[in-house]
Amino acid sequence: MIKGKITIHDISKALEIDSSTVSRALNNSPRVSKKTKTKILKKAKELGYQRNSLASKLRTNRSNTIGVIVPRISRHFFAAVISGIEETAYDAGYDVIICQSLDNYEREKKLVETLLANRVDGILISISMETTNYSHFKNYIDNGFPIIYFDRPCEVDKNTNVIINDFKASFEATEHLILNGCKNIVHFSGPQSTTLYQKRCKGYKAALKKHNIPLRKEYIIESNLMENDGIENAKKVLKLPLVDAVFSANDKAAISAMQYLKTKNIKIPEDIAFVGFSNEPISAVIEPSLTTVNQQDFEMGKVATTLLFEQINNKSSINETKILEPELIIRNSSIKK
Amino acid sequence: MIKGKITIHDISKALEIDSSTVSRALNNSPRVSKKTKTKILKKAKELGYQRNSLASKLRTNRSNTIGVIVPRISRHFFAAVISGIEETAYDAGYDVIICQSLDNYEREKKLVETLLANRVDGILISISMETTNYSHFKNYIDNGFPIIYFDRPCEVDKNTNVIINDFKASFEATEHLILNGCKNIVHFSGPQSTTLYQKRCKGYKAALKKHNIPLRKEYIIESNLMENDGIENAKKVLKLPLVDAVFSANDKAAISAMQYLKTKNIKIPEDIAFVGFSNEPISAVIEPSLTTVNQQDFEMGKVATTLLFEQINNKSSINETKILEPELIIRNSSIKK
DNA sequence: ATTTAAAATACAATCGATTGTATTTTAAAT
DNA sequence: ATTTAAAATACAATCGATTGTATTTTAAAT
Repeated sequence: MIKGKITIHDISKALEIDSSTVSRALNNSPRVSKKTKTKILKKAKELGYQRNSLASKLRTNRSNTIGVIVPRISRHFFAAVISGIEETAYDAGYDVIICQSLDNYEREKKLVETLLANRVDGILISISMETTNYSHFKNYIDNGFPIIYFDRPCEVDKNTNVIINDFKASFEATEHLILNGCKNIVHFSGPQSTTLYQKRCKGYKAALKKHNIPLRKEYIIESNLMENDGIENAKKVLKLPLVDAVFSANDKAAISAMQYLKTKNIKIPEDIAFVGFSNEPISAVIEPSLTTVNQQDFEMGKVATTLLFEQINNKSSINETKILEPELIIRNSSIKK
Repeated sequence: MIKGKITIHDISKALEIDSSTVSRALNNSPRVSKKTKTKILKKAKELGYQRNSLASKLRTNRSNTIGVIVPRISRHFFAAVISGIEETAYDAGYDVIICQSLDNYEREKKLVETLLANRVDGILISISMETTNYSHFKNYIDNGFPIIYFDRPCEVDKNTNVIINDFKASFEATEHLILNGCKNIVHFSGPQSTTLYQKRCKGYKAALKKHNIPLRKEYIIESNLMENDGIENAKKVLKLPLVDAVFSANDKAAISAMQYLKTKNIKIPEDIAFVGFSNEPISAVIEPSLTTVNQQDFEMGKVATTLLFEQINNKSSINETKILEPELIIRNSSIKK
C-alpha cells in the first residue's frame, strides 16, 4: 500500500472547496460549475489523485464488477468465452475478475465466497467437474443474487443457464461418421455425473438408433477425458473387434488417442475415423486434422454476460436456459477416402 | 447487490454485544472469550453473515490481493506462470486478480489504473508488446509501489524483473542446429523494440560467430510472430537460396511456417530444420514435433510472486533481475537423419 | 469482605467516498 | 436597489469493518 495516498480531502484542503463538491466534480456532476470542475481536475492531476474504489464501492453498494469462474483459463474454449464476457462487460463499464477453479470443488467454493465478500454485482460460472453439491450457490440464489451458469449448467431449481445443444451436436457428429460409412463407432464419454456428458452420450445413442445400428455397451468408454485417459481408451479400442470410428466427447482425449494409435500403425481415418468436441486449436494442427464441434465460445460469453446484466439491472431473475447451436467442423480425421 | 446483507451490527444487535467485540470474535482475536466467540460465530452462521471485504480493506489499508496482467491468458506460457503465481499467493493467504492486456497499450494502462484503484498490494506484469511508454508504471514505481515485471522486462530505471536467459537459450538453440549440420540458418525475429527479442537475436548471432558462420542480414526476418507472420516468413524463406534451417523466436510462427512449407512439399527436418521458442503444447503434437525452448513458466510465476511479497512486506525495493535458466527440448524437427 | 490485576467488553474514532439536505452565492426580474 | 428563483457549494450522515483507549467484569490474593 502506498503511504500518503491522495484523497478527495487533500484536494479539498488544497483548494478550500468542500470534499462533497470535489467528489461531485470528479464524477462530473452537473451540480458543480465548469470553472470549479476545471480547477479540481487540475489539482487532482497535480497531486496524482487516484480514486479509492473500495470506498466508492462500499458507499454506493455497487461494485461495477462481475466475477467469472472457469475450470481453467488456459483451455481455449474458456479463454474464448472470457473474451466474449470481457468485451460485453467493458462496453457496459464493468470490470471483470477472472478466476480458475482447476475443477476443484473446495477451491470453487472459496472463490465464490471471495467474490461475494468483494461484493461483485454478479457471477458467471462454469461449474467444476467435481461439483455435485450446489449449496455454495444456493444460499445466494435464494437471495436473488445474479448468477449465470454457462457451458456446464446447474440444473437444480430455477437457474439461468447458457449452453450449447450438446445432444444435437453429438447426434450430428455421430451421424456424420455413419454417413461416411462407419458402423462400429466407439464413444469416449465423460463423467456421467455431468449432465453435459450425459447429453453428448444420448446424442450418440440417438444417431445410432436412427440408422438402425445396434448399441453396444462396451463401445461406450467412460473416463475423465484427460490426456492420459485418451491413451488408455485407445488401448481398450485396440482390444475391441471391428472398431472403425471414435466419437470423443472432447478433443483432448481424441488427440492423445490418435497419437497413440498412430504409434501402433493404425491409419486415421482409413482404419479408425475420429471426431472430437470443442475445437481446441490443436485439433486443426494435428495430422490428420481433427473433425470437431465448434461450441460458439465467444458468442456464449456475450450472451451469458448480457443475461447477467439483465438480472443485475432488473432484479427479475428470468430463469431461462439459452441454448446455442453448435457447428460441426469437418476436417480430415473423419473422411474415409 | 443483495439487499439487506447482514453486517456485524446485525449480529451485535441480535446478541447485545458491541460490534467491536463481534469484529474481534470473527477475526479470532485473543481479546474475546471463548464463550462469546462461540455465541457470535453461531449467530453469524445463523444469519448468513458474509464479511464485507471492501469495508475491511478500506479500514485496514491492506487488500491482501495482488494483480496480474498478462498479454493473453490463453497462451500456455502465461497460463502456466499464473498457476505458479496463484499457488504461491494462495499459500500466503493472498487473492489474485488476473487480467489480460491483449497486448494493447491503452487497455494495459486502464488495467493498471483499475488495479490500483482497487488497492491491490502489488502487481505482477508481463508488459504488452505495444508498450514503449512506461509512464503508467513510473508514477507508482517512484512511490515505491511493489511491482514486478516478468518475462518481458521493463528496463527503464531500477525495477525488479524475472526473466529467462533469452540470450543463452537462443545461443543454444542456434548452436544445436549448427551441430546438426545446418549452415544457412534463418532467424524469425520479433519486434526489435522489445529487448526480449533483441536478446534472442543476439544469441542467434553469437552462435553463428562462434562457429565462424557469416551473418547474412537477409536471413533475419523481423515480424510480430503471429500465425500469419509465420506464413509470410515461410514465403520469404522459399525465395532465399540454400536455407537449411529456421530458428524462430516463438513457436507460433514456427508452426504456421512449417505447415505452409509442408504444403509446398518441403521436408522437415530434411530440407529445412526448425527450432521454436516457448514450448507451446502444440509443439509436441505437430508433425514433426517441434524442438523448442522451455521457459520455466511455473517456476517464473513462483519466483516473481515470492519477490513481490518481499517487496510488499519489507518495503525495500530490491531492484534485482532474476534470470532463470531455460532448457532446450529436442524433438524431431531439428534432427537431420 | 476488600483490594488488585487481568481478562473481557464497550466506546468512539476512523478508512475515503457519496449523497440528501441546508445554506450561500449568483443572476435575472422587478 | 430589492426580491426571487436557480445555481453552486457546504454540512453532515453514512457505507461496514477495525482498533486504540476506556470501562466493566471476573477471579485471584489478601
